[in-house]
Amino acid sequence: MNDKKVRVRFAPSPTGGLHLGGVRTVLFNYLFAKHNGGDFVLRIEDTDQTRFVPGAEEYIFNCLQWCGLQPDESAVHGGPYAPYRQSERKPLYRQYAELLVQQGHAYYAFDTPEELDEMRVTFKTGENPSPQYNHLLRMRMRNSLTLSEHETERLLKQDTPYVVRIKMPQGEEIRFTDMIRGEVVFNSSQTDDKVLLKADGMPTYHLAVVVDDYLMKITHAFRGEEWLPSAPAHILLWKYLFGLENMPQWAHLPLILKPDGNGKLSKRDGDRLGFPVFAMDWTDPRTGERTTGFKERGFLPEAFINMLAMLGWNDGTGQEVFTLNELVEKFTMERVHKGGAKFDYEKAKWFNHEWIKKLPVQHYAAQVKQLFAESGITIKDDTQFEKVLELVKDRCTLLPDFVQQAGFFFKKPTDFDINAIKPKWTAQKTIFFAELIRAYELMPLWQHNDLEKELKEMAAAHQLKPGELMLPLRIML
RNA sequence: GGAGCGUUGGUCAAGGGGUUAAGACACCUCCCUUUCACGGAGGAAUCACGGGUUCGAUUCCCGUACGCUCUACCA
Repeated sequence: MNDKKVRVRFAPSPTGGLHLGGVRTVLFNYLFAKHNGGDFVLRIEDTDQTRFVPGAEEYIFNCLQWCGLQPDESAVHGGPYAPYRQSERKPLYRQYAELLVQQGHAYYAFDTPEELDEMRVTFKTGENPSPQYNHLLRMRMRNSLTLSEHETERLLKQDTPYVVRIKMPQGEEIRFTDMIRGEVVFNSSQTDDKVLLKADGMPTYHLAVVVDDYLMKITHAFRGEEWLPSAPAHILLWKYLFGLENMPQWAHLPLILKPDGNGKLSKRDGDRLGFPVFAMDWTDPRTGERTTGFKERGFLPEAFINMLAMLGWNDGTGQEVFTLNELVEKFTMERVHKGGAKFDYEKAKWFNHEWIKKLPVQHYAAQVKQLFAESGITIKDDTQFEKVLELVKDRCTLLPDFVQQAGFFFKKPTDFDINAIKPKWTAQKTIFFAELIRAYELMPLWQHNDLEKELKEMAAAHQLKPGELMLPLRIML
């Protein structure tokens, strides 16, 4: 089992923007796989047709690409276990559901949505506000356990809508070892008879995840902590269908929490507090509502990934700035925290600042140039442009900051009211400024001969101090 | 309500039976700077609570509190 090639997967539903937490789940999957020389699979879990959002799948690919977390196998890359879209795998699942029924581990349920609602209200008490379809109630519902064999046959033949539910055993201890949390124990009576196969013939997540993890030879399954309560059902499915010895090793990742208060970070928190939550811009095709992402906000992917990695993991040395390769090299599940971490936007920006300083400006010059263009400043000389970016990068936290910090250099004299600023200059400042533009050959940007002449004269009249070249720049900006 | 999971400064966190309990972000003070930033030097601030075990618990055990997640024909 240990000699098997490591294979992990990220399995999002294409329902909208890709959330911070989702990207971190991808990251940890990716880091673990690459650290162990394994494969990272992207599987699309589009089994809920009612929630399907066109464009969301492509959007997810784009996000992963921007982050530099390329899957080895996916619906677009292809791979030996295709298809990677669950809707295209639909015919695969039914046989497993039927097998479970034959084994007596599952049953057909004919209850209509209305009947289920009714059950939930009639059995609702103060003690039990949310009654479950479980060992206590299943014998009072309409299913192949309560109906005669003949009646069940008849219903099936008449194409009566039905679902297949798992028959959770009573009082059985279900335990497994979570790579992050250690041994976790559940009593099987606590878990409800989850629907495995829906009335439309699509599997639910619970069936699809174990079938596909098996078929795709997944060795390690990492997902958010919110899945922990349904793990017992998945373990049982593994036991009934494919054998526990083939089951992947689980790790339930801690949640990313909202900065204020408690609870899972949501898109809503970002809107409310003024920071992005999605990796990239997402436009809801239904409402047309646009939500800005980290990318468009001016984050570098290196910083975004770095920041996410430090939310729930560290290497124990105090190092905080890591390249993707360093993360791959150092990442281990053992050092992932159990507790959730509150998202801190200020710290996220700090990471970006570090990466802007660390990376050569060539890495992001094109993107900054685009930002300049958007604010009406056209860059003609790229070499000079990069020189200027180099001068001001220490002052920039987000990419758009460059426009504010360096836009000055590229404004035409007509846009730039030199007379409004001049009175504030001392002779000393002017000198330094003159020296600065000479040193960096920035004067041509201005195309302003009078100014140049004036500055040169003033500079000549005083002694220059080349060591303090940055002074006038700081004054001007 | 039930089940599961969690709990080191405001936040991210290292550590782990005996330490001055790292470091980072944020905050405050000072320096630098005729603005704003950047940078530099300092500062304040923490082991949820109660019992054990122990010579000694932040660290190990048990409770309690609090928080979170789940409790859909959503994932």
